[in-house]
Amino acid sequence: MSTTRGIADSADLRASNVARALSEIRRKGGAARVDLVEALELSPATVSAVISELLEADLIIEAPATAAAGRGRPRIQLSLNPKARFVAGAKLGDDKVTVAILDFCGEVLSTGEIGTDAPTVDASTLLTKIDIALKRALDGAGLKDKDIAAFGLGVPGFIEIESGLCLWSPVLSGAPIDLRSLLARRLSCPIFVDNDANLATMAELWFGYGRDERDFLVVTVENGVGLGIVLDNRLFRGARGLGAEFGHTKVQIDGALCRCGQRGCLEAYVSDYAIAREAGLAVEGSVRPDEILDRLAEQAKAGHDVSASIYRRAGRMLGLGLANLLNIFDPPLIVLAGEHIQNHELLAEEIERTIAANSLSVNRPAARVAVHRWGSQLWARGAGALALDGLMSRTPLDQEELAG
Amino acid sequence: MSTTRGIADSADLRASNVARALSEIRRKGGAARVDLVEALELSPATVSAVISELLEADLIIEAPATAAAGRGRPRIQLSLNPKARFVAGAKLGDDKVTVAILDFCGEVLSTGEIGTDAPTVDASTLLTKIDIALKRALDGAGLKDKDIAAFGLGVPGFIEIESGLCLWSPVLSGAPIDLRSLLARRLSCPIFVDNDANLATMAELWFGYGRDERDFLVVTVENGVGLGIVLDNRLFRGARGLGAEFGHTKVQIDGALCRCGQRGCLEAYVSDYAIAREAGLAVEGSVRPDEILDRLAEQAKAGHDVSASIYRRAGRMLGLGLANLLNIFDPPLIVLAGEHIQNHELLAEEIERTIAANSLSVNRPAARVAVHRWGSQLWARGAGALALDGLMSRTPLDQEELAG
DNA sequence: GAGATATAGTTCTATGAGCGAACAAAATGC
DNA sequence: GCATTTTGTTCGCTCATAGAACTATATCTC
Repeated sequence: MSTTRGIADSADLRASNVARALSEIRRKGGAARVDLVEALELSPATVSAVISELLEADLIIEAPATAAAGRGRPRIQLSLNPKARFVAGAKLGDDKVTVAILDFCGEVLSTGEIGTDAPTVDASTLLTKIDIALKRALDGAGLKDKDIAAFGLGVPGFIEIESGLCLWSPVLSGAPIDLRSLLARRLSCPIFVDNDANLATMAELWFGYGRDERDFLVVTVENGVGLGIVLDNRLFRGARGLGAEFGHTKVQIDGALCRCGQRGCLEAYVSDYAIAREAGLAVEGSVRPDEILDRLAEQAKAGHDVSASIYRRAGRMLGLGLANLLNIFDPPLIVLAGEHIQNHELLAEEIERTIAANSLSVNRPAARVAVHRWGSQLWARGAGALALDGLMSRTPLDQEELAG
Repeated sequence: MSTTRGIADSADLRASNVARALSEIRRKGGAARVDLVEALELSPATVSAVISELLEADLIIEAPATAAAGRGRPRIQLSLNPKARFVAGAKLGDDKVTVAILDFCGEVLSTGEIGTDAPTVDASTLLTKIDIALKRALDGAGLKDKDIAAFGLGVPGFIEIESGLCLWSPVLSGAPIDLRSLLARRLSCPIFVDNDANLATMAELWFGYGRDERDFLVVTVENGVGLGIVLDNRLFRGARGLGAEFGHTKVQIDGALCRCGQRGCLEAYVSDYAIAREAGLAVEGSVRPDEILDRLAEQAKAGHDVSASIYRRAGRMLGLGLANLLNIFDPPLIVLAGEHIQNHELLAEEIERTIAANSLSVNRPAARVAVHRWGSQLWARGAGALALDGLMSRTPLDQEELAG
């Protein structure tokens, strides 16, 4: 085992600088060569060489002469070439599979969806569903299988990143399943599989708050509660390659029963199913399960106290969990993401209060808590970001290495 | 701001390889050139050059011909030159200042101590006390001020690593105090200041479990509860350069009052002062404060149920906190460190039970929980490790850069 | 409008890092 | 005593970076 994944060879050095340049252009949404000289701490000569390689490979393009700001030769703006590569991202949700096709800039070109018709799916059904959704998305974008340079898949549950193995998932039966090998039967491009919380995090890193912050946390609240950790602009996936299991950290000793079988898990208070579980007592009449959350929110907003108390408790527990994260990581930002976070205003006050009462903050601004509503298409975009990240991060010019 | 702290220059490349070689020799406690070829993934030619620079600088020495193992030319064992540098480490504890002098290998040559005679000290007193303890330690080792190549100081509380600023400490009055500048008046070598939990972590990284694990956590239990996080062989100090405030993560909503003013902090259940607080009700007769913990432990071991229940609750809360850490970081190892961890057997069973009941573990061995008893000299050694780390980590050959 | 000035980017050359290959060193095996 | 094996060094090549001189392209000034 090597001490630290380092740069040894001088060819690695160039590859690393090419990757850094590409990454910087992406993060800033475009940059001139001078900007890179500054940002990467390289000489103009080197940047020139690095950029000409990227131009040669058609990964970036020169902008057609920007309006000159001041004196001197105007800077030539460089930006990613959107048509350089296309990737696909898929998200396996509770009731459907969504696939998105992204261009090299991360713009969504098209999406495709199909319902799963059952609470859990098995491996072969999953493959079929992905196949259908992918076909729809490809048709929408006017692309073929072979145009896809990388594929990202997000699944809730425990995923071993290195191997692409799903150890357990609430929506997959028959685990452990080797998802990477499964997909490799269908696609010949590199395949990246990850926990869904990490998708959201990757998307924030690429398209959202991550462009401004080098360290932040993403907490996803859906049927499960997930955590993505970004340290030094990189996604941290737990010491042993599993994601962080924030949803099962305990906020109450011997507390509410969680679907994992333990008690007092954060998830057992704030996830969609936990709220729906309590909602049964608050919502009048027999309501379809997928409507119950909406009705509950309605009632709470209208001032119905029992309904509001459900959100208050959830907000309090989530706030406590967040306060604990703040104490451990001290990040400048936490992003809350999820579909039902639309009802965030019902939680917000209690979250804020609980954080304030339970986190230490010495001599520095308190962490910002931002809220991001996430629909299934955004999840799929996150999966695409995962694929793009895989393509760009290490050796953007020699992608043959990745394949297989 | 640069994208990632990377290697740009080819001179950086050499510096990095020199540092990597030195670090590998240290971690393995000695290595031959072939070993480094393997471990660092460099060519024999490069290793040869790198090692000759280190030999030239007298930082390492060649062992006088080891017993040949098999056929072929016997490998020349390389090891750190203990006399290459000397560093000092100081720990400010509850009631005393301890200083240790370490050689380049991290061996303790001598120590010096002096009591602080008061619950808190101010800046100038601290400087005086350190001065006295340092003088004693230097005398013991037969060294002078100018022989010290780096100084590490550990203080409980909130320390801003980059600046060396103490924002708050339970044992220092008059915060914020610029500890680095303060010490710079006395010593002209590079000075590193850190949270005491990070000292313990650094020491584990250098002398303890860190030699075998690239990822682990250290939880220190004393008057405060601290956390050190090692990811990829490096100490992580929180996104904003403060240590992790594990002691103030909440294990009980609206729980026991903590000296930070909040409620339900882990520290309020398991720290020495929390146990002593409850011990007042369990220990008969009026007992001197520093004896109360010993008496309590005695009674608990003898089967006194009220005493035992104090430890049971502490163990339970600590277990819950540890389970949360396991869920978030998924490390293969957690080290518990502290002076009164000597009573660990009173906590162990409850800790183990609570961890088992509250952490998720899928398809992999459960994390090991190891216990390390830490006296004040070990703390000081940790501070020395901090200084050594500062000397070696970046550019071991050009240490002029660090000074000032 | 022409030259001065300022900024961006390129080209050329020197330095130096790492690698591969040939080589030297130092042991064991037969 | 010579082949074999393993370790470490030296030499020549390639390639990446930096610095400096240079080119390109704008605005400013008079």
